[in-house]
Amino acid sequence: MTTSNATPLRDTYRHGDLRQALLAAGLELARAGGPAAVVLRESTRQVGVSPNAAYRHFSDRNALLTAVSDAALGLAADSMVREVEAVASTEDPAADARRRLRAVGLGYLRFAREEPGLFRTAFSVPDDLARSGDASKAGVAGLTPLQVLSASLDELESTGVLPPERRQGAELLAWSAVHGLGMLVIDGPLRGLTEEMIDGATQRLLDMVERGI
Amino acid sequence: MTTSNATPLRDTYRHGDLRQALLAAGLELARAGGPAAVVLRESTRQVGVSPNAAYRHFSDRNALLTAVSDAALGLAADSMVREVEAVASTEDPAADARRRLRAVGLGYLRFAREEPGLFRTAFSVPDDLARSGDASKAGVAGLTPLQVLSASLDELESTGVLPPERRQGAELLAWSAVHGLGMLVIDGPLRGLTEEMIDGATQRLLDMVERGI
DNA sequence: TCGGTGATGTGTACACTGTGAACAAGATCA
DNA sequence: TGATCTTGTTCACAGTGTACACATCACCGA
Repeated sequence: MTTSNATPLRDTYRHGDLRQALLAAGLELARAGGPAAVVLRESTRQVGVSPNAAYRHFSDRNALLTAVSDAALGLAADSMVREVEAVASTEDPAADARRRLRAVGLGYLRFAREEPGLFRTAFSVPDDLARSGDASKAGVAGLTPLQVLSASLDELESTGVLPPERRQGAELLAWSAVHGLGMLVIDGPLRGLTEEMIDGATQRLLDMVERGI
Repeated sequence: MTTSNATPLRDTYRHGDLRQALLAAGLELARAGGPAAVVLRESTRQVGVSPNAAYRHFSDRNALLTAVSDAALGLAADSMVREVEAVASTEDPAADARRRLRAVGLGYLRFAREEPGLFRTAFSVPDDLARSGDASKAGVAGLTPLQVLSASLDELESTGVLPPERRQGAELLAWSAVHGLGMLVIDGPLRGLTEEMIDGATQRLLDMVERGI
């Protein structure tokens, strides 16, 4: 039984769970400095292991970055789920569904604003639809951001708010709007806006989505 | 009179217009590989100059990247302007204004799809509203992307399509939606969609903006 | 119990990057 | 013409990703 030592100095030759430790270190680097900051050697340094040890668990720096990016997506999903769960159900399922869709967007944008480094990292690795449901990108609830959004849109359809002919591809519209705002706010031209302005913009954007979806 | 030599081998000690040459080289690198590909040493190599010569014109690699990013924004503006100018005026100014706003979005998205490397580079450098009108970010028409969009929204308002109380901050909504789609399409989860699907998504997105702005 | 073996971490090495400091070449101007 | 300022070069160094050979050790079958 290896006494798990938090300090960089290990007493055992084997680390125990190096992969996980490197991922955690990479995640912290990403949190602080975005994708460019997740540097392989620094991760190993923080874990207290030689640089090349990383190659036993990640083929590449890029593989590490991808793992960090996936983890960040999971955290984004968590933020969305938290916001959705904060919406109390009433006896008006249609209004609830609307509120929950807004909550999905709010959770996404909250994550972008509270964790810009992770947000940028989450979208720094090329992805595609086929892999967007991959479990490695899921949060604690087991859902990826896309799945959280899709579930919300399903509810919107089943409560009759969203006509079936508009359901298909609706993710795309909602996601684009919210993602764009997130990007523009954290390092695009919309940076430096006050909290109030961003909040206002967020509400207007969600109005637009609700009306235009 | 220096015979301008296109080959890396110069015969004069001075280059003539090194800053511009480095910028052009950087732009090509960005075109091919995005922001990460604009590496200082490679730019100097292509120009046929020693690595440190770059420091006479750019304080930093980041300064070079910023210049490249600004140039890319200018090209984006050009793409938008081209699309707008392709819209012929009719005797229905309101309908024209609508079509031109769509054209602005189309030009933006066309640029994202045709020049993904430049598009990513354009938004890889933190910016803010105060600097979004900077002339260094303007295209040949002298307008920055934000200014092209604003002009289009002004027209929409003056033709009565957009109620004045909705004019303020409308840039933000339109830009967010279109920017988000661009990002998601070139390396987000929406990558790998067919041309038709992207075209369809683009139209639906522009519908949403038009309705929800 | 013990030696073999495969997995995991280490050491050495190399190419490449950004960048500082001293130096060189040549334009410019008194 | 000679001093000076600008622009490019050379040398140097730290930091990065990564290949390759080696060391250590957990585990497993004899």
